[in-house]
Amino acid sequence: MEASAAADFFLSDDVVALSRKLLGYRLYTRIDGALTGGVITETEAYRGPEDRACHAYQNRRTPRTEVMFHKGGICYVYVCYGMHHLLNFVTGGEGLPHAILIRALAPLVGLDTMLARRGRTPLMSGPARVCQALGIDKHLNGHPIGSQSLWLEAGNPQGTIVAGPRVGIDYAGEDRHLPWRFQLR
DNA sequence: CAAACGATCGGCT
DNA sequence: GCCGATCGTTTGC
Repeated sequence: MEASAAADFFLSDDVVALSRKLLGYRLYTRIDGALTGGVITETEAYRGPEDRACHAYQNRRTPRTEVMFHKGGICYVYVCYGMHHLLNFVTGGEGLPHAILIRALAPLVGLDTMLARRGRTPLMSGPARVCQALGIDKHLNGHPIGSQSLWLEAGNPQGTIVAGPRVGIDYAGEDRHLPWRFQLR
């Protein structure tokens, strides 16, 4: 997916629908010359101002959340628990801080590279594992989706889509029950 | 400046 | 199922 196409796709203000639609897409990176990629099999939607689980809840704007307020079609990468990188796709128009967390991929290419980066534990099931396998870190924060380093290809999801509550957001009050986690099974 | 807190993972019981 | 690792980010004094 080219940058312009990615921009159109991610410009919708319905981040929940987009999270579901993203399942089955293929995500690739070429980092340090190594091609890696897989099919997106799990996502979560974070719906900006009104979502207590979202970093940009109530339009909270900090150096970290700044890129979430940019126009959709770029990456939001941040560090979690001091040691893990997590990848999101920013969606929505300028000023609307929505994002989609990429939680899991099914491996496609670059198995050797991903194994070398990850060791032999599960390759890409878990948002930090996805980033480690694909070589993603903060240097891709704010980076366009659709570049030499990171791009998408459209694909149709195979299997059934299961929706459920999001992971690790018990602090979000009632919003923790929202079924905004989508998995391909 | 100090302190608390994670959109997690891996190891162990 | 539980627990510790580990540090960037945020907030409060």
